[in-house]
Formats: sequence, structure tokens, C-alpha cells
Amino acid sequence: MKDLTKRQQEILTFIEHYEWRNGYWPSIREIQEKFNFKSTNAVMGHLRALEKKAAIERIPGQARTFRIHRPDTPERNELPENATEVVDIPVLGDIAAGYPDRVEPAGEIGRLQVDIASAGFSNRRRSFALQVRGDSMVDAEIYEGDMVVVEPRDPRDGDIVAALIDGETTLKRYIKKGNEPPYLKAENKFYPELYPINELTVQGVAKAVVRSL
Amino acid sequence: MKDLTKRQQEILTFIEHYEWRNGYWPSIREIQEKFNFKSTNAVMGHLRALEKKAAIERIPGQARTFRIHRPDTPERNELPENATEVVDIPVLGDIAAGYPDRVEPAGEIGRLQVDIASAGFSNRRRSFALQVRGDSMVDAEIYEGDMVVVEPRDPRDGDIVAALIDGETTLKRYIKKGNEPPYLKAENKFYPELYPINELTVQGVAKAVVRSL
DNA sequence: TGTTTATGTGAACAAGCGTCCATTGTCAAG
DNA sequence: CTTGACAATGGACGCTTGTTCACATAAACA
Repeated sequence: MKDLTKRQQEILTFIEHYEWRNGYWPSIREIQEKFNFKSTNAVMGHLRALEKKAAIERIPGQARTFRIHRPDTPERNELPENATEVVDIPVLGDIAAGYPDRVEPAGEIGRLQVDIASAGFSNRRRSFALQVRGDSMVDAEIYEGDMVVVEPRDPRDGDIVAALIDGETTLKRYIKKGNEPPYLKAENKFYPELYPINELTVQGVAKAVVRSL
Repeated sequence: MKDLTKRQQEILTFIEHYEWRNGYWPSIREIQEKFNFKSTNAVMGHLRALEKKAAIERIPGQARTFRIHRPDTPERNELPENATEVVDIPVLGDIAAGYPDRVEPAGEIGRLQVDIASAGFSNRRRSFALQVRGDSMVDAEIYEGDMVVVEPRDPRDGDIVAALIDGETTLKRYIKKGNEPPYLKAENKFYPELYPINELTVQGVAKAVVRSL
């Protein structure tokens, strides 16, 4: 993430602070009021900048839908002075297809420690890890035996996702252009590129790869 | 909270689940789609019911602004089988007036264990406790020496709030009718009722009172 | 000196979205 | 049989909100 200007940092802090207090995100006009801008476009400019610098993410056209790209605001009360920047997450060898998109913790087969900074994922959400079987993603440099850290959330175009196909969870790239239906794509030139999807169940988005050497 | 019907529970679960995955709340039409309703009003009915049963709270007219009334969804991975329903919160004797609405953890003077169930507050937000000085709230049955559990969030009409007046944090009832400016009210008939507010700084909303016997 | 970057103003548009009214049907309680 | 809670359809209204175009200013830069 590039460095933010002072003003951009102020905006970002306000957005985080607002969510922390209210449980939902501010609207653009609420940000405008807070900073006494006379135009909403002042906010738009800063948001565009924050987005370009990968500090935030937004869903175009939808109200109050921010995502902050950064480990979550640390818990404000019990701040361990030198907190270990490591998250302990379960390794699920198998993902049941119960409630759509819901991961069943039953299948835990181990635990994995991941450095927060290296995997840019939000520690507030519940992440899990999957061990890669097969070679469908070798062109994305993900190999058999690697551990993929998956964060449950809706995918966006270009994300590598853990998805349920024929009762099995596989790793694929998620492609969605405009209003066309999404499809999945294996990153291996020897595999068919397109996986048309009747009913797509995405378990989550891959945020990091951990390879034991 | 009254019992929810099966359908209401489904809606509630979806809303929580959606927020958990996306970081923001669903719109009414997104809920509609999920359940294949042919009308948004089906959702409205359920939301009204959930609100009447105090399961959720909403800001009228504002998009994607839910609040779930219940201890947060338990962390899905490390679920202790018999988790203690107790939250450990700091006791702040003094609240500095640095960043507006931000509590400085520096002034911690102790810790307090509170039963989650008895205090209906969300454990995800950062709560703190204040020891009551003075008798301005005796008519609300809050007495000197009591511990008040405060949750940082924006107040609504009728809430008892910890507010900053003349550099001191006091406990008052927050009154806001329609578009009129808000004011604070002491719950002691020997005190002046109205506290007009030039610049109001509310530290948070009181969610529980703990009295050591 | 011209150009980019950061920061704003001002006004307007259109889609997203919450809300409301009128109606229908089911089912259990009184 | 009637009443009321529950569940849902269908259509419409209007505020909320994200977005965009045109334009202005100061600082940094080459």
C-alpha cells in the first residue's frame, strides 16, 4: 500500500472509526458533513485515491459498502505491547456442503500459524486453510501440498477461490465480466480453461499461500 | 427477546451471515432475492417483526444499516464447548477528551467481569466501565459507586449516555426529538432537567449497571 | 514555465433502496 | 365461525446515495 496523504489518512480513520461505533459504514454525504466539505465530490476524490492506493475497496453503486484493506483496527482495550502478528487458523482438509458458504469446523485436521502482515487478510473474519491437492493451479504457482489460506467472502473478478464443484472443493480463478454469469478457470494450460457453473458455491477467497520447505 | 418464528430466524441468520462474509449489511432487495420473494414487502414484514421483537435495530430510511441485538455470532472456529459467557472489560475512572468519541485506554484503573447475557451488549465492540460519582441519576436507580458498562456508539433518543460536559464525563439521559437539537437530562428531580448542549460529545451508551453488594 | 498531483466547489442525474398501500391466503386460537 | 398472527404478492413513490461533468486553486516537479 502506498503512503497516504494526511487528508487521506484522516478520511480513512474516520471511516474506520464510524464503523467501529455504528456497526455499519458511513455514506459519502456523512463523510462530507464530518469534514465540512461543500461538495460530495471532495469525498469522491479521496475515496478514489484511497482505492487506487489499495487502502479500501468498494462496491460500485452500492451504498455503505466499504472494505478496509489492512489488518483490522487492533482491539483498543487489551493492547498487548508487543503482540505477535500471527494468526492461528484451522486447517480443514475437507469442507462439507451444508449451509451454503458455511464452513463446517468439524473437519479440522490441524492448525497453521500465519504471519498477518504477509497474508494481507482481515483477522476479524474467520479464515481457514486448505491443503492443495492436484495441479490445477500450477500456472498460478500454487502446487500440490501447499497450504492456501482462505477467507470466507464473496469473490470478485480475478480472485482465486475455493469453490464447490461436483461435491469437491477445488481451487480456481473466479471470472466475472459485467453482467455475464461467472465461471471458473483452472490455471493450468493442460486443463480446460472454462468451468461453466450451474450453481456456484464459493467457499471463500484465497488470500495467501504457505509452502513448507 | 421474544421467540422468533422459523422464517424470522432464517432471515436473521442470513443477515448475520451476509455481514460476516461481506463486512457490510445486505439491502432489502438482496434479502428478497436470497429467499426468492416476489416482493420487497415480504422482507419488510419480517424486518418489522424482528424489530418489534428487539432482535434487530435499524436506522429508518438509511441503506444497509442493521444492528443485531444479541451477543455477536460466536467465533466459528475456536468454539469452546462450554464458553464462559463473561466479558472482561476495563474500568476507566477517567476519560480523556482526545479524539472525539475515542476512549483512551491509558486511564484504566481496574477490570470488571460482566455476564454477557445480563448486559445485552455486543461483545465485538469495545466496551468499558465507569464508576458512578454523584447522584444525578438516582431516579433511574443508578447510585454512587455503581459500575456502569458503556458501549461506544452513537446515542438514540432515550439512551442513558456517558457524555462530556465541561471537561467531565457525566451520566445523563439523551433526548432527541425529531429534528430538534439533542439535549441531556439528569434523572434526579432536584437537578435541573435540561442541559442544552453547544458541542455534544457522547462517549457511549450505558448498557448495564453492576452494583457490588 | 508548463504539468501533474492533491484538494476543493457546484450542480445535476440516475440508480439503489427503504417505505407504504391495497390484497390474498393459511392456520391455529377463542 | 370469526379473529388475529403469519406469510407473501404487486405496484408505486420518493428520499438516499453513488456518480459524473465542468471548473478552480495551490503546491510540487521537471
